[in-house]
Amino acid sequence: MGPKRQPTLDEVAARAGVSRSAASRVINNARHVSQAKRDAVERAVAELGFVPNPTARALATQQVGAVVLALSHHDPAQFTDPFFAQIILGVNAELEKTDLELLLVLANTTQGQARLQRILKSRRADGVMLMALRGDDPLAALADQHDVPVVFGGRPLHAEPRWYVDADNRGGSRLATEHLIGLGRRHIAVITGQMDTDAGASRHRGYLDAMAVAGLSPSRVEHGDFTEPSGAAAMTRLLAAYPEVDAVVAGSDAAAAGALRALKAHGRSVPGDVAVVGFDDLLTAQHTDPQLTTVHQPIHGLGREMAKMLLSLIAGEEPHPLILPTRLVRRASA
Amino acid sequence: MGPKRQPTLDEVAARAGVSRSAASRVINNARHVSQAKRDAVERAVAELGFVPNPTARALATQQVGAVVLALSHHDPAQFTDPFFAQIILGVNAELEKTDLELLLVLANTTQGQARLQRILKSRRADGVMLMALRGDDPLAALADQHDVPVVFGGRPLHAEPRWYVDADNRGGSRLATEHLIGLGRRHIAVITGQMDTDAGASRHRGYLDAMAVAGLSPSRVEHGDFTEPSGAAAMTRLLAAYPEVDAVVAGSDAAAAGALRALKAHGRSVPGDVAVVGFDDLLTAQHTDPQLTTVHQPIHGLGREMAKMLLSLIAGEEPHPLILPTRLVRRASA
DNA sequence: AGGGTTATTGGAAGCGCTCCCGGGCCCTAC
DNA sequence: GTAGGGCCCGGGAGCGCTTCCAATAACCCT
Repeated sequence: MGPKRQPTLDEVAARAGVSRSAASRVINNARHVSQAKRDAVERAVAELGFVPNPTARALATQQVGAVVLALSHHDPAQFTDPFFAQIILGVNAELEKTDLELLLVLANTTQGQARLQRILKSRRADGVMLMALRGDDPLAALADQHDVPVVFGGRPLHAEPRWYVDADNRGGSRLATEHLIGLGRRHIAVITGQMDTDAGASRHRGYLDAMAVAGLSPSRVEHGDFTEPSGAAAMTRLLAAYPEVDAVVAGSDAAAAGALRALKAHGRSVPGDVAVVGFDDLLTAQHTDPQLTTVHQPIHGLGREMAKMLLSLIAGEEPHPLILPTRLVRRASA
Repeated sequence: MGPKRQPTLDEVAARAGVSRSAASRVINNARHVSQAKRDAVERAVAELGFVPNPTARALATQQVGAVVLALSHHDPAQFTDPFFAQIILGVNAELEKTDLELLLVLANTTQGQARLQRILKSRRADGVMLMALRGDDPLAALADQHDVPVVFGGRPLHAEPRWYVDADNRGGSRLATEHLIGLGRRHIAVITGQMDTDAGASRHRGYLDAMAVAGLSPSRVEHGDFTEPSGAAAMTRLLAAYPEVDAVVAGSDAAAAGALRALKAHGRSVPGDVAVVGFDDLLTAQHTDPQLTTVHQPIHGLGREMAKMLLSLIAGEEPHPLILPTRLVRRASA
């Protein structure tokens, strides 16, 4: 094992022959220190390998130096979706510019939610990013209960939080549907994501928008939960109940992949018999056969913007909610 | 916003009419407190909604109440692999039983590594779990540099850390290869994962083991990096350089999926022309066409065991390194 | 030259908690 | 009756840092 004990600021000060206050000013890069003392302290810091103790600093400044990313997913399988990995990557990218640490809280269980509450209540973090809320999520009220900035990733179903960043789900889904209509498809079904989710509901609404504008009656809706198996199951139900289906807009790439699988199992060709569009534009959309036409949403950017927004809140600014654009990516499946 | 300031232990003590020491004893559930005072304090705690300040506690006890999970992956795409999500899930499951928080550090960039160093040096965490080391990873020496317990997930390439948990990569890969041999395949190629990784190298070695035992000469090796595209590319090279190939053992499920894709593109049937086995047994192994025969490794368990081991280290015990068993899961691709 | 800024400095008071210690107290054993 | 040995209990000294403050020192202007 290495050094048993880290040097303290007092030791640095002693070695540099200055007061602790002066040493503190130097390491915080504050004013009112002569160049001579500054040099002396910096030398001592280097010689001793001093690193300020964040705990002590946190206690004194009332700033923890950490933020939490709370993910309120439905089940383990969902967390496994690369979507979350991308979010984490985005958040991390932004946080790397600062010296805030990232606390990860999986708030899907009651236990996890309690933990999040505790963290906020005891001010163990300077801010929170909250993702993927279910409609009834008790966490939605979090923002008001504690004196800690909270930014939402995606909106909760029945609330408009003060600060959030979201993708243009409705617009993207509308784009996708319009594309199918433009292709001449008329029996366009939809496989939704979880409808107790704003993303799920909004994407469905986007589909309805496009159908209404085109004067088509919404054909058929099957509910899924964004996952591959749910997409496959929904597609199977769809084929049974609505065999003339010639296009489907899925709530996610995973669901679309599931639909592809089910279509193949039933001997329908894609896009020949049935055109399919996904949503997300994950890497996996390029690994399906055929490659997936899908709605691109900037997931990494979503994570980044959440972090940015939180940082600016912590800095005392007043950022505005943000809706990131989505766009259609044309590939082979539609 | 909610309550501006949390009550302190002093206020609790005052309200309960006891000394701060007594109040502290109560909330720490320590001895030497009369039932009367205990009740009084507990009432005050409830009324005030007191939650002890972890920062102050950490400063006093020299225990932070947090551990870090550091992921040293190669690139963003790799982090996106559900493998990591599973690890996180496993770690989290174990941590949920305690009141330790999870600090997530993406240590793939120089910046991330520096951050990890800083965290350790300033004792911002009580322990570290370190995953997925490249061969040359400077982080491998971490364990010796600081007075903080470190457990490795997977072994670094040229070192045997004091504490680690790993899957039986070599054994699993051998199993897979033996299975192919048992199927009567004789032109068995391998698509490796990153060879500067113990997992990559060990899986390759397992393949060699099986080939040697069967008296077969290792046919052909193409190097990949565990990812889907790398698997597809490797398979394409393989088909060109070694057209008689009738089986391939891939370094991961993703690579196997890529191989499947390439095979299909070249008009080879699976498993008819070429049998394919993967490694990992992710959910996605069931979503390929055909479903993937693969080596199951308990990823979630790996995360759990890492956390367990770290907890026991923190508790001052001396756990032993752990190698988790792998097993072959037979599906359609081989 | 004198009054008024403005820089620098170290002392000391916290931040909110833990935990050692010594003083009461009561009970038991001799 | 009294010396020990538990239990309770509160005082107080930290944990390592920031930051306010009062005291000097240096400097500017007219």
